Amino acid sequence: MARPRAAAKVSDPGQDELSRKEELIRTAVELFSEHGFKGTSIRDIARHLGISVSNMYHYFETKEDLWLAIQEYSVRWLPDRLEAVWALSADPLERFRLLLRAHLESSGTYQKESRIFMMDQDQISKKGQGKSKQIQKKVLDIYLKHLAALQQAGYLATQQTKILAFNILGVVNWYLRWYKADGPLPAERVFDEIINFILNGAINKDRPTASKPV
Amino acid sequence: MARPRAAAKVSDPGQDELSRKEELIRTAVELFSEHGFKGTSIRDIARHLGISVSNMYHYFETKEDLWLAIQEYSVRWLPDRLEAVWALSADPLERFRLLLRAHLESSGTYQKESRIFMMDQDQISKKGQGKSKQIQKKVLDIYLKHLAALQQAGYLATQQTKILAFNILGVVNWYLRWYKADGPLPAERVFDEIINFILNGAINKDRPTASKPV
DNA sequence: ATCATTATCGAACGATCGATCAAGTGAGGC
DNA sequence: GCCTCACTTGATCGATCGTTCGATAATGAT
Repeated sequence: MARPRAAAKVSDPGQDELSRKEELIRTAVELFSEHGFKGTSIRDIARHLGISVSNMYHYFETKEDLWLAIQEYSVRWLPDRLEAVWALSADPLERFRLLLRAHLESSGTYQKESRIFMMDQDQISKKGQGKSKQIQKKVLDIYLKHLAALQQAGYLATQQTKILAFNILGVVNWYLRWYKADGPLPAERVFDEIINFILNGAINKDRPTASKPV
Repeated sequence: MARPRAAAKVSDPGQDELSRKEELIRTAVELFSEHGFKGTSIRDIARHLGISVSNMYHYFETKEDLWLAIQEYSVRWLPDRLEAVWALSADPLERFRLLLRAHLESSGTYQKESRIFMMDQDQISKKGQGKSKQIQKKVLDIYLKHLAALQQAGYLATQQTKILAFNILGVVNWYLRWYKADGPLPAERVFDEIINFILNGAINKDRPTASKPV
């Protein structure tokens, strides 16, 4: 029995035009982000959608392909998006501020997806695992590039740019865990708080070789 | 066949006095921290130790009991240890510095164990899951208490102490992920870097209601 | 109306999971 | 020597895992 048009959800007779493939991905994101890859069976996914397990295999060859499809439309583009920030400004500090905001906004848009790919354990087979690590490595390199520019301009409070990068990424990535969209503060205010914390932590208060005052 | 005395590892005929129970815990920590709870089967653990699966059930009633035993000797004491810092100093800033160092040292001592219990997904049954969340909640409350004291003394750069607490915990917890003991810097130097970053990020540069100058 | 194509299902496969059981083994006390 | 008890094993259980298969129902083009 192929369904007439699309979803035809019980509670939404309107223009809910989600394809099965999209429904599968959406449900998988929900369950993967909550119980992990190994903790979510394809039977769980199928049950939540009210379809059969074999139906899923009509859209994805394996369970891992479903995982990779999620990665494909979400976090895969993060490095490119962050890389593009570099050209937006010539001032290292302002440029870095844009990087942080772009990172927070991108991660926030795909919060659950990002959380999935930050589960560090190699629950996935070699292919998916390598891809995740590769993306994280690219993001780290982008941060190191920005920090090197900041250091050269005398902005940084420390010489250990690698540790600094890890600290910053810790703040940015941790935000994916605790942030709830229904909180009291709008996302923009939260972003400002996080960015100010990071900049205060990284930037030298009294820049010795200052090239641009506040 | 009960083994003669203790481990009697092939490569270590010395005083290697690890009990089976300790061996099981040690191996479980290694595998859990690498592949997660669901990603590690009791057969994996038994195979790594060269024993039978049923042998493990002589020391632990269930797989989850093994997980809880790890929690019992490692992260379970973290809240108490951090709570004890409060009495060590009356100065909010110095006290907070001690808190950060105690947290980093405690987590670092049980790095792999701490990583296990930070895997946020509820891979575990209700009991273990609740315990982990409960510990994390306690730690958060301790930080909020310190931050409230800092705020009252005019030290803080922001009013949003909850977001600030999340940011700080992000840095501290993230360190468990990237730190390798065989790095170029000694642990103490790494701690200093992290603590300075956090303090710079949290503390107001020009305290308005200052009660204690640098 | 016909027919190829797409979408969907129930049943089943072999593998692995956590857990159980009855049976053995050896060390130490008597 | 014997008995007890802690330790260890291989075989096995039922459940669940990811995956496959053959059949069937609906769709769209002609």
